[in-house]
Amino acid sequence: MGLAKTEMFTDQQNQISVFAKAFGHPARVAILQHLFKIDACFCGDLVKEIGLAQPTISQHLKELKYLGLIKGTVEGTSVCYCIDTENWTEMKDIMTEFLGQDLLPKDECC
Amino acid sequence: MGLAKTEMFTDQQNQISVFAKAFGHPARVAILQHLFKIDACFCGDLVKEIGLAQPTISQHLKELKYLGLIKGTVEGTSVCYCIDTENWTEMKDIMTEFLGQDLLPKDECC
DNA sequence: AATATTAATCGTAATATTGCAATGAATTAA
DNA sequence: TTAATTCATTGCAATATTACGATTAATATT
Repeated sequence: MGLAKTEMFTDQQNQISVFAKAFGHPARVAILQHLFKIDACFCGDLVKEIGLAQPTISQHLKELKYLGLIKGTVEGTSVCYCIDTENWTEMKDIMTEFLGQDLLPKDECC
Repeated sequence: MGLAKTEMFTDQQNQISVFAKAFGHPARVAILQHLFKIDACFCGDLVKEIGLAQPTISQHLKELKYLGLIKGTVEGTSVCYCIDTENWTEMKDIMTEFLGQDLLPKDECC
């Protein structure tokens, strides 16, 4: 069906998967890393930096913005993008908890 | 095209996106959480626990196994699945580094 | 006003993902 | 041997994702 049956899962499980999906494309990983490095950035800069077409970058930015991981402010004809640190921290906590599940000592069960 | 242009990105960026994609479906999140909780588990248990059809669970298990996050051992007619702790830790380090990028103090740039 | 710049949106093609019924393979139980 | 159990695989339908050319919208510059 191509459609996840989200109603079968907990809010936490769905939330983890939604954030993870945001990182599920190398272009979005690259965008986020660049925003961390540069601290503020225009769409055109990312087009040059990454090498994908402008509509493609714009689409990836839209997704990241929709999830709240970045925010964009209009500056003349440009839009300045940067990390939304508050939401990033919140997301990080959720993901870190998932990744840090205790590994039981007798893990070599099979 | 529906196809990521992986050659434009670093190995690290691609690696992050591949792991993230594994967590990009709530069923796989649920499977991993259950394996952490139960420590060892048969496919049939997960079918009951999660509620998706057996072929669907089997497919998700296959992906997680392909990435090395879990391993499965045949036990009679069953297959016992569990977390591959070594690879999990390796993945965790990669993801944690990405998530933990330093947030510069003057973050409210826009 | 006319033009340039920047980025979003639309439309579309190609590919990937999700889900399951049906089937198959391997082992165990009777 | 036959039947039952467990899981993988196949094949298919529905939907999602990725990418980009063309266009549009908004502002800035001349």
